[in-house]
Amino acid sequence: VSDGTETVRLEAFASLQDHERGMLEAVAGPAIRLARGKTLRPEGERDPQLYLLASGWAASTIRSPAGSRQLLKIHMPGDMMGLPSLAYHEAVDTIVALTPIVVHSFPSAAIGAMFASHPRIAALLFLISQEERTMLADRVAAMGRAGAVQRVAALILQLHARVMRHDPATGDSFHVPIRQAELADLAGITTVHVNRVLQELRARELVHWSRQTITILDQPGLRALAGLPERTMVSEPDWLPDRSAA
Amino acid sequence: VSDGTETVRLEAFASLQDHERGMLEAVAGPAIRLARGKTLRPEGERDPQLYLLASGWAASTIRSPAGSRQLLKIHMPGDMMGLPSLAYHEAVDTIVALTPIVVHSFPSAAIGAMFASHPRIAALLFLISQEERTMLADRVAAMGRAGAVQRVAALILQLHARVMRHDPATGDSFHVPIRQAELADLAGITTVHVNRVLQELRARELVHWSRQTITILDQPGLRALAGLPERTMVSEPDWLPDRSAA
DNA sequence: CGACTTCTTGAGGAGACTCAAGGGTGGTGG
DNA sequence: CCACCACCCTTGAGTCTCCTCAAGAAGTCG
Repeated sequence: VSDGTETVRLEAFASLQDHERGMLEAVAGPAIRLARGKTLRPEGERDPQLYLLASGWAASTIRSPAGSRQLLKIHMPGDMMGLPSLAYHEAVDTIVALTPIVVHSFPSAAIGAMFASHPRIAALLFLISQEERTMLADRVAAMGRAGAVQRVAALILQLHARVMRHDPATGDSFHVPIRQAELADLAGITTVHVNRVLQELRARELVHWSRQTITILDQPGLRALAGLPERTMVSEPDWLPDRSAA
Repeated sequence: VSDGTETVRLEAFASLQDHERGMLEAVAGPAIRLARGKTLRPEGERDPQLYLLASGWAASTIRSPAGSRQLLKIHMPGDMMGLPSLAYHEAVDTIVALTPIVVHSFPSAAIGAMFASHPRIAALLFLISQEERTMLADRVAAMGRAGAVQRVAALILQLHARVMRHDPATGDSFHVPIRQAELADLAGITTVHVNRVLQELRARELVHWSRQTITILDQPGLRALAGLPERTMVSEPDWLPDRSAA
């Protein structure tokens, strides 16, 4: 993978060995560049591929029964994109660029080979998938019962946490290349209503969202409002296959 | 695992070899029996375990920010339960019995060992996780934009599909041990409203839900209403690690 | 045959939606 | 350097879905 400084997201759970990282780089395809707003691959495409986001932000979206789009996940550099579609013949989600992006594709066959030859990476990929499922579960819970203000509060906190994962020095004010229309599709409300919700969060002195810059004014208050569960991720589970395994 | 006739859900993707099945049976714990309504393990429990549901129906639930419960998934015999919690120190979801159930626990360490020694099973587990993530994604999309009637219609079709997976001979009328309160927590609406929605579906001659028996009256009409995407699952991907791998 | 759970019905209210128009902001080209 | 245009954000008014609260009917189990 071209950019040596990039952090592959697998390291969220356990850092990679040199030979493991080398294996990932060996199977990665050439860099693909995409302008903001462009679709990397549409929902329904046959024989979907896997992608690693090298730089920029992207999003996975899915079409809702009503026809509008639902944003499932924001992808940041180092994220693997397209894992869920591995279980299907057609791509499950559409991947669009939120900023100009650079991605590398992976052949599905490489994943199979990886399960045989690099069980530790496979297990880490597996754990990441469990984490993503959990984040979706939280979204389902929030969308089922929580009001729009709570949902948006939760999304802002989750964005903050994810941005901090990439840059631990992030303070209470940070940039996100997300427009209100996208926040709306993320929260499952209309753009118009998102706007009113943001104004309410501002009036309650919890968050200030302006020009793609989020400023968290009262983190405890925001947490209390969002009501997100506190969980601690396993970092390097002792049951992972041995690091030295070839 | 005690009951020889049970179908392990992994076979949804590719049938298991004898030695693979033997490995699963070897690490399974003793049978645990639970009465209807009892909690197998609560959300937040430390060092969560993995479980295989041998018989009966169960559900994974999560507490929503508003305090009410959200039903994430209905588990049927052969399902692995608790996979998402592997990525955390605390259990992510509560598992409750919808009927009297029998479960077997699995130590987490066995999963790690399995990635090293049985890559094919590991890859199948991985695929199942992707499928579950996709189902949650569909739920998010439905909850974000679809009305209550559509959501319930979609849930009924999904239940039908899953019951058919266990018993392909299932017709348009089938039994589900689910009360309206549970359907409400599944759809993210109130019990009162579920009742009215079911009446509407009945009035429109689409479905009849009575006494835990669902009768689909007009499947095409129901599908049109629900607007679920049509997807085909990979059955035995050619990129899976070799079946003969030890 | 009771006691409990589950389902059903009604009336009133709140949150979010739709439709529609106006105001900013940044980018591009003259 | 300014003018224009496209995109994004903001505001208002009216409507509808779904919720809340509350009570009563039916079903289920010992």
